[in-house]
Parts: sequence; C-alpha cells; structure tokens
Amino acid sequence: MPKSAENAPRKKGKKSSAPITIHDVAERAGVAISSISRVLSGHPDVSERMRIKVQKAADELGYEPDFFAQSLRSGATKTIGFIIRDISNPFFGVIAQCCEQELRKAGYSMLLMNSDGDVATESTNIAQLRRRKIDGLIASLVSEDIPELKSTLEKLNAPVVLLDREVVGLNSSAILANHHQGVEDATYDLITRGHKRIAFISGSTRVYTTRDRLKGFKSAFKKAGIPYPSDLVSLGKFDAEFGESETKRLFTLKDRPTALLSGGIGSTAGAMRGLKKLDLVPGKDLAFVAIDEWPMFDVYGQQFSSVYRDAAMIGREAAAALLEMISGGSPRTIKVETTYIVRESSAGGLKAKKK
Amino acid sequence: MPKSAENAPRKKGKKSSAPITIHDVAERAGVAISSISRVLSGHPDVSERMRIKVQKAADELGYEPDFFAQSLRSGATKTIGFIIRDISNPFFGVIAQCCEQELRKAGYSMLLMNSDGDVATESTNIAQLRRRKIDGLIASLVSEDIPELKSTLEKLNAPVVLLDREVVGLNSSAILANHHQGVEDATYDLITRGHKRIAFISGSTRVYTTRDRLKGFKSAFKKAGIPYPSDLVSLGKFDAEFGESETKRLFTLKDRPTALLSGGIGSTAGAMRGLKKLDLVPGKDLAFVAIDEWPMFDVYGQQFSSVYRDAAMIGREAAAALLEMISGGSPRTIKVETTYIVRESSAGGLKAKKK
DNA sequence: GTCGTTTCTGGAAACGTTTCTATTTTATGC
DNA sequence: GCATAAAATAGAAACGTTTCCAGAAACGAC
Repeated sequence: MPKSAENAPRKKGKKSSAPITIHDVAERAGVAISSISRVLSGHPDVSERMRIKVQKAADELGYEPDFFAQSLRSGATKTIGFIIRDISNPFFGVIAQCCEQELRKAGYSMLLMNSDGDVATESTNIAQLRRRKIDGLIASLVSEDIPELKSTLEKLNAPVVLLDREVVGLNSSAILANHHQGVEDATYDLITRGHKRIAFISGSTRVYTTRDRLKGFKSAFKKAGIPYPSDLVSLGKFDAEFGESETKRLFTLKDRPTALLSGGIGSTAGAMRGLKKLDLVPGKDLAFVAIDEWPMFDVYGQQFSSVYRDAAMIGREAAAALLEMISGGSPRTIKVETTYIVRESSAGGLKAKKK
Repeated sequence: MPKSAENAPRKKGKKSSAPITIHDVAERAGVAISSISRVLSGHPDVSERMRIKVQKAADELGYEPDFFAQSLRSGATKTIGFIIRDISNPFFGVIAQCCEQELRKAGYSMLLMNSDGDVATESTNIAQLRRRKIDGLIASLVSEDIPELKSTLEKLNAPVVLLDREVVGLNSSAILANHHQGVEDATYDLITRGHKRIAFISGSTRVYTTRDRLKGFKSAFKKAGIPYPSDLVSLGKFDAEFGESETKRLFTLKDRPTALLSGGIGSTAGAMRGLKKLDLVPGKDLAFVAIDEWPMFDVYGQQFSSVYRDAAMIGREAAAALLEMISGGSPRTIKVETTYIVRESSAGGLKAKKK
C-alpha cells in the first residue's frame, strides 16, 4: 500500500533529530527549492507573494541553511584565517579580539591558528587554511623571506592582510606601525638625559618591525651627532628567552650600557627577568624603555616608560582592510603611529657612570 | 575516436587556476573516484597495487581534497568552536593558545569567538557555530542560568567542554578549578596575620568560579572562628570597571577593610586602579592578594601575592577532554588545583588599624 | 487577439566529496 | 575445475545548497 515510501528515502519518523533542509521548506511552502534559495538570499526577481509565503514557511520550521552546502556551492566560506605567533601574548590578544569583533559584525568567523613562532608550523597552517577555502587571511608572520612564502600565500587565492610585515612582490594589504618615530623619540630622550651607551634588544632584522625600530634607534644617534653603539644592539628573536640572555650578556659587559630599550612584550619580559637576576633596578641602576605595552599596562607597569602603539586600532584596521579587499577593493598599506610615553623608568643609570 | 570528450564537460584548457579534484586524480590513475576516496581515507578494502597507483597520481597532481565537500558528505567538520568572554584577557589567551595547539595536533581547527561578556552575543555565537556544524565546543560562558542555554547547547549536537562552569542537567565535560582551596589558604593567611576586615571582590554568583571562591573565603573565617565580613563582599562582574568602583567604595567606608582579595584578572586590574586613585599602596596600606595570574606575572607583578591556577594545563585538559568525547568517550569533570603564592603584598594594612 | 517584453517560477545541473550497492576479480577448499 | 566465499573495484546515489536555463504568467502595444 504505502508505495510512496519507496520513493521517499527521507525518513519521516524522526521529528526533531533530522535537521530541516531547504526541501522541507519548499514542501511546506508548496514551491520549488530554487525559489526558497532566491528569497532567502535576497535575489531581486521574487514576487512579494512568494517572499511572504517562503519566509513564513522558513520561520515556522526554524530553517537554517546548511553552511557547508552553501559554501560548497557558492565558494564563499565567510571564514577568515588568523595566524599569529602566540595568542597568549596579550598584545596579539587585543588585536585578535578587536579584529574578531569587526569580522563578526560583517558576518565572518575567525579561524585562529598559532604558529608558535615556527616557520614550518606557519606553513602547515597556511596549507590547512587553503584547504578550508578561507575568504581572507590576517597574519603576523614569523619571517618575511621564507623561500616559498610568497607563492604559498598567493596559492591561497584570497586577500591577505599582513600585520607589521612586508613581503616583497606580494599583492597584499599591510598594517605597519610607524616604529621608528617612537623609538627615535625614546632614544633621543635618553641621549638628551646624558646616555651614550644605550642597549637595544629586538627580533630579527628579517621582519619589518625590527628594521623600522632599528632605523629609529640609529637616527636618534645621528640627530644627536654621536656615534651609535653597534656593540649594544642585539637582534635575534622576540621571545623572552632571548631577551633575558641578551640582557644578562649586555649588562655584564665591561663597559656596560646605562640604558635599555627592549623590543616587544616577550623581549621586555625577558629583559626584566634578566635585570632582576643582575639586581639592577630600572629607573635607578639603568634607564629603561619598553617597546609595546599590553592591556592594563597603566596598572601593572606603572613605572615603565614605553613606546606605545594601539593594538585595538591595529585589529580594527586589519579587519577593515580585509573586508574592503573581499568586496573588491585594492590592497593598501596603513600606517599606525607610535608614541613615546615617559614614565619613571626613563630616569636612572647615570650615577653609575664615572665622570 | 575520443568520444569520451563528450562526457567530459570539465574544461581542460585551464592549467593551474582550476583546482584539482578527485575526478582528475581518478582519470590520471585510470580508476574510479570511489577508489581514490578509499585509498586516501585509509579504507581497508584496497589492494596494494591500487594504493600505490592512486597515491602516485595524487602526489603528482598535488591533490588536496576539498574541505567543504568532505564535510558536507561525511558530516565531520574537524572544527572546534571556542567561545570566550575576551581573548585579550591574557589568562584566556594562554588557555586558547595551549588548547589550539592540542587540537591542531589532532587535526582540528579552532573557530574563535568572543562573547564580550554579553549573553546575547554568546547565544548568537552558539547559533552560528551550530550552523557551521562544529565537531565540538569549548566555552567559558557568561552565566550558567540563562533560560535557553541548556537547550541551545544541546541543539549543537556536539560534545561540549565548559571552562569553570556548571550547567545543571547538561551532559558535558567541565574543567573546574579548585578555587576554594587557594582562596581559603590566602584568606586564612591574612586572618592569621591579624586581619579581620578583609574585602572580597569577584564576579556574579551565577557562575561556579565565584561560588567556589566565596566558599573558600567563608570557610577560612569559619576555620578561624571569627565572623565573616559580609559587608565587604562584593560580587557582580569580572571586569575592571566593577573592580575599580567597588574598590573605591569599599576602601572609603567608615570602617574600611585592611585587606583585599580580587577575583580574576580584570577585577585585579580594576582594584589596582582604584587603590592607586585612593593613594593606597598594596603591601603597605593594605594587604592584597590577586586571584589569577597571567603570563609573566613573575616579572610584571613581582610584589603581588596570588591565588594561582595553571592556565596552560586548563587549555590542554579542555582539548583532551573534548577529543575524548569526540571519539566516543563520556563526559567527565576535571579538577584543577589552585595555590596560594605569598609575595610582598600579603603584608601591610595593619598599622593603619587602631589597636 | 496576437505578438513581443518583462517578471517570475520550476526543474535540473552543478559543487566535490563519501558511502552504499552491485559487480567483477581473486582466493579457497574440495 | 567448480562452487563458494572473500576481496577489490566501479558506478551511482546521496549530502544541501546555488545558479543556470527554459518556460509560464503578466503586461503593454499594436
């Protein structure tokens, strides 16, 4: 008798467990599935009567289009990849937070991946994101000159926004901080206070961040007309281990520095550990300026001078630039200012000098 | 002769631009597409000869299965939702970082969403994740007793791991910190030092975190046999604004507290701002214990006593518990210890008391 | 009333997989 | 060498959408 069952592989017994598809809505509204799709995606060629009928059926059933079916067919995934070295770094945390907020407003979701500062992991992550057909990528890359990097990013076939990085020849947007301005101001202030032996610790010169900071460091000395202490410049990694060991090394030199600039949050943390172990107090035994702050720095790091940049703005700008590219805009480079903020730790260090 | 071309609408002209599909591999290997799928997904019923042939063709073409097609068909998305109040909070940052690392190792990607501490945003996020058919969810919820919360989570149809939350009746795993132990130890230490008027600021009692901390706070007074200062307990929100305003209120009371415990990173930041504005110095004008640390606290917060819990471990355990459930394991509750760490700020506050 | 336009709608073909079923091949036991 | 079972393969039907195409209805103009 129920021969129709033969043609209906869709099980009807289950009630709430089987998800509602576009077919169910079509059946309920008594129209074709293509019409459902048209109404729900706001296609112009739809009569008012149809629109109401479909909307009603969809609402009554609580229909939610399947994300994967949509993506498979349309190609758009509404997903943005976000690759960062380490999300536990609170500076990146703020960027991620603000960025995600903006993307979410625009209907996009964020796929978060840590590269752990490792080139191989980074490249695996990018490959993974390609397979996931992301609509765009925001990334703070480990390095700029990795052989396959450019082509790997191009193969993504999606717009890219780089955070504080310059990959030559890559047609991407970038949010670049104007590091040299803040660092120059800070360095020049220290020189004005009488320092000559100023140490500078930061990451590798293979990334824009370090190069631009170094530029500011050097130009301050130039401006002051005194030689720049190349033996006190230590560039390698952004992490705390490097910061600590280099601080220890530099501050046990025979002709030890009287001031220190540390580049980045990790670096600063390491530097402070190192100083503590050497029993040197910032603001007293040496002048100290941290490059980059993190949320609540005003509270936790009250005494520390800094070169500040606005992480929240970086996150927002990155999202904005990416969304713009997704909707057809062309890549652009956005500069973000940095500011030297003077606090107690800018003082100190000079009494130790023999006059 | 090449009649087969008739059946091949697939354009052959394009070279690198058209992505390689399973059909291309099948054609190259001269086998059916189902065989490709079987080989690549490690199906047992495959001959060695076939395996080699397919692998070779796939490698040569650089074939990468389309993620969405796989998910659509198989139902598994290899994607984990991660909902957190605020990723810029470094405590959450560490959890997210470690968690993502573990998930990535197991082949899963993390979809990050901030709820901004807002119930409506949180529920929108969960809905979004449902549409994306995530394989699992790790969440630090805003509150536990939102009317539709339980059913919303159940509708996800995926295993859930809650961070420091208890949703009654929900069949989920949970990573719960043993807050009361650390808080009791800290409070008792303060009492032992002579404090009676100890203030306690934390979030709402609608979440486990606060309830368990309060339990420890109360039990310390009970243990000491002195009455518990209910007028100094302020429970509301975890954010800095609340922490600051409540600190100001409590420390301008007529019979003002001599010690303060602040619950959570945001709260601690607010408390410290408040104290600064009142010109009260922790460790001198009052005894102070921060609940929760963040990365590099040993450096930046050297002087602050704390109730510590291991964020990295929480992240790892959350990932492990979720993966376990995904592969069929049953939900479980994991307890994470907290430790009272005594530093300079535990002293102070008592000289101000009239004897 | 007929003929073009336009507007709307239904049907069906994608999208790129996995998985079910049926069929062919190979192995096994006598 | 034959029947039977087991292993391996091919073919086709999903999965749930969007989008192309063709045809139907509606609308004027003649």
